[in-house]
Amino acid sequence: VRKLEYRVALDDSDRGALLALPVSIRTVDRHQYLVREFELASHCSVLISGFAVRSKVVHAGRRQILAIHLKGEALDLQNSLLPLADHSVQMLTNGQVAVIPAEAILSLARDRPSVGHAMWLDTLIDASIFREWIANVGQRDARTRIAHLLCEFALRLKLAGLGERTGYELPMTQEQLADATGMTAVHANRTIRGLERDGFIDRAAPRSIQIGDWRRLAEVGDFDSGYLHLNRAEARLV
Amino acid sequence: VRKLEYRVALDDSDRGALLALPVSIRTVDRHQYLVREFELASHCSVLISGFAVRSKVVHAGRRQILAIHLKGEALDLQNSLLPLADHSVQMLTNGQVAVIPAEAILSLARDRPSVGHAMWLDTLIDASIFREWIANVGQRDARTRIAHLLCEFALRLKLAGLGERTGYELPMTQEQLADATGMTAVHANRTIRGLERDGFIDRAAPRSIQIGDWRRLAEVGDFDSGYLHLNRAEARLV
DNA sequence: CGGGAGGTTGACAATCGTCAATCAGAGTGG
DNA sequence: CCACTCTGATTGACGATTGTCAACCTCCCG
Repeated sequence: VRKLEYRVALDDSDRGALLALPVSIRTVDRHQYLVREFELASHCSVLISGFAVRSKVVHAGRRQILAIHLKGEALDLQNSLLPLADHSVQMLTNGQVAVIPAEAILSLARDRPSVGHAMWLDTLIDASIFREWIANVGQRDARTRIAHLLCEFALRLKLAGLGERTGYELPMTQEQLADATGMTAVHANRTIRGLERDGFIDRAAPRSIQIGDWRRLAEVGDFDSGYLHLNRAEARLV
Repeated sequence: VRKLEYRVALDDSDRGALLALPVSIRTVDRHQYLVREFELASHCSVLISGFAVRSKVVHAGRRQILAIHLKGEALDLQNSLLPLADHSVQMLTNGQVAVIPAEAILSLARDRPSVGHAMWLDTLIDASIFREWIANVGQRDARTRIAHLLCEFALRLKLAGLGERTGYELPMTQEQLADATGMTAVHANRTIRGLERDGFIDRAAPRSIQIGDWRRLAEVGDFDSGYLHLNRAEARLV
């Protein structure tokens, strides 16, 4: 499972060091917090199965979802260097995570330049996705925001083997979708229904997204996959 | 100048390696692009003087400012590992940058774990600020967004020796402020005037921000400096 | 069969964007 | 020194988007 850690960077046999990491596998329930904002965090987690989100709450009581994580992704690499958590990490569904002490991550990065390299790259891609999300919630209207997120899901779920570009099971409720796109659940619902009404998506059930014409959805969602920085193998797959 | 590179991490005398980097100092004009979205980038830049912004344009023609950089900050460390630029970097004022080949950065990070460490940390803090900005443009109303940004400026300009927490010269036009907070220039103006009218800030000139009561501005801006991950020395300074 | 979470819809209100006009100040050429 | 021009700031009127409140529905699960 931890193989995915270094999927992009070319590593020799310091895979051994990775596999020798002192991990503990935890089974975690839906809604359970792995890290809480403002708390000290001394561990990093890698998602083995299920879905997780990273979020912040603002003073007005509203919540912003910052990232949605699929199996195989590192959830909080930043805790290896930043002791104070600036956001929460929470499970969206039941699942399993591999918990690794921050010091172990750190010393591994220090002793194995290639691994440090791979983790830095992971952080850089994470940051690129954050940037796209800033643009998404900052400048696009509701329909474009939702369509953009649906496109991102299509590619990432496909890469994780959890769906196809032409359709997938949405791992989130509409309220969570709204929190991710900076709107209210009511408006998210209206927007989704609007996309359905105008033929951009089909939904057999509320959570089942079918994409008839990918190009058309990508266009209305102003979606360009560049910010995901897919490597050649990944780009071929989607 | 490049000392600021490793301000947070404890480095021994691989400062020598840093100083031996093949840099070329460029004088750049206001509005000049250092990197353009969708282009290949083979260099990284560190800002020596002046201000710079990172931005994306969306299909509707609107622009989102993703980050504002002060002297001493690295502008695009991501180009060392991600060849395709996912956003543009542009000067806000005249200034100087140190341009460094991406391979030099990479091999330095590989050969000097402490330096690699410091650059990873820089990326992690960058990402933390991006997350806060997602929450800012996603969940807060116009007044809160502007006040939040003004608070962030107060601390960061103070740390860079360019202002005080009680007042500073705003390095941006209102249109740029609007692009950073996801609103229109007209609305940004109204919001700033509103903050002034209600006594949160004073402005002798349009760009001169005076903060009478920091606590009050921080409260209306829902500002908590945690996301900047200031170290002890920095926290003492502000 | 009851309860609860999530989805859907309508009516209405608040926030924010658009369009357009005006104003102030800096720089420039004559 | 003075028009001239350009950028940026400011304001009003109006319209579009989005939020709020509230009701109801559907489906799953114990």
